[in-house]
Formats: sequence, C-alpha cells, structure tokens
Amino acid sequence: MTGPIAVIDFETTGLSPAQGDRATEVAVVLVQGGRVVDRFQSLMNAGVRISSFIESFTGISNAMVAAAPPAAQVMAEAARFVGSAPLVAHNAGFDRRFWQAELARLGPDAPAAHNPFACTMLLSRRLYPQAPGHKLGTLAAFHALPAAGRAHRALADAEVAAALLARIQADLCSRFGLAAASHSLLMAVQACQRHALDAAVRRHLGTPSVAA
DNA sequence: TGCCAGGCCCTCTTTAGGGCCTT
Repeated sequence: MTGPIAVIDFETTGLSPAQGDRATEVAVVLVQGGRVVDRFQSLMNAGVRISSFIESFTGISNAMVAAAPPAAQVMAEAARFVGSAPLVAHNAGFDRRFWQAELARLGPDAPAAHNPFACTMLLSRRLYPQAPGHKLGTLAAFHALPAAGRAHRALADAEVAAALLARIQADLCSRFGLAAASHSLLMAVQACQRHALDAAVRRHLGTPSVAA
C-alpha cells in the first residue's frame, strides 16, 4: 500500500499568478489505494476583483469570495491538510504555480510548498493517445467517469481528476502486473519519452522484463 | 481599448511555429 496522494484543483481569477492573478477556491481530495479517503474545499478571499468572464466561467462571484475566509487562512489549512503527501493535478503546471505563489505569501517556511506534482494530463497523453482530447471533461467522458458536480468548481474538478487518477493507476497496474501504482511511478511515466512507456516503466521498476 | 502565461508536444522540426490545457 502506497501513501496517500493529494489531488488538487484551484479556481482563480486568471491564468498567471505572475500577472497578479489569485486563487478564489481550492479543493484537495486525498486518495489512497484507489479510493477517496478525505476531502478539503474552501472559497477564499484574496481581496481581488473577479471579472465577469471568470464569474460566468466558474460560477464564483465577487459576493461569494467577499464572504469567504482570508486566502492566507485557507491556504494554511490546505497546506496542513496536504501535509507531506505528493500532489496530482490536471495540467499540474497551472495548479503548481498557484500552489507555490499562494503559499509563498505565508512566508518562506510554509509547509507542503515544494511537494512534488504529477500531472493527469501528461499521463493521459502517454497512456491514452487515442482519446479525442485531453481536457479533464473530455477524458471523463472518454472513460465514462462518474459526474461529480458543476464543472469548473474546485471540488467537482478535483473529484473528477481523482477518478481519472484511479483509472490511470488501475491501467498501470493491470498493464504491468503491479499491486499499486505509486506517485514516483506516475512521475516516471509522465517524464518518459513518447512510444517508450514500457521501457520507462521497466527502468523505474528495475525489472528486466514485464509482461505488456 | 486591448491585451496579458507557461510548459509540453507535434511536425510540413531542431537556427521554429503553433496547438493544447489550465482560469
């Protein structure tokens, strides 16, 4: 049994914290042994205005964040919830930038700020090249994953990403005869070269031959 | 008013360009 993995999703005011964008909502789903074992979700007030485009896109309004706890408080709680668990997100580069930017505002010693991230989008590109696309919703439909609520809200998207992660782990296990697909294996698959998946997994596992 | 990012991946590539994906 591997340790828990924290699947995270942010809703934000835009695409780039370097351009002043801030998080408006965060959700974390803890997954262990292919099952969701705990959840964290909160809106947060970062003191910035949400554009009408983002409001219609996410359903998160200025009034909703005005009534939410301060961003620093929410991020501190999220970091404690994640603890030492490795992280997973869909298009993880995006969520990693906001995770690190928001935690950096808490100070240089914020916990969990540098936990490793794996990406369900990069993994899906490796494992499911036949999928019609690699958006989270497209992959959910492709794998017939259960609906989890309104898309583009943090907890619903984190739940779908967690279900996608469970599918990825199950497929890796069945393909390579594993009992469990660890986060480090996910990182190895994510980093492997195109058309070199089996060789990359064999290198990671340290086994000379694995049934395909 | 209009525009804004970053990184991976593919290919009509590698001295590059553009699509995808996240909000």
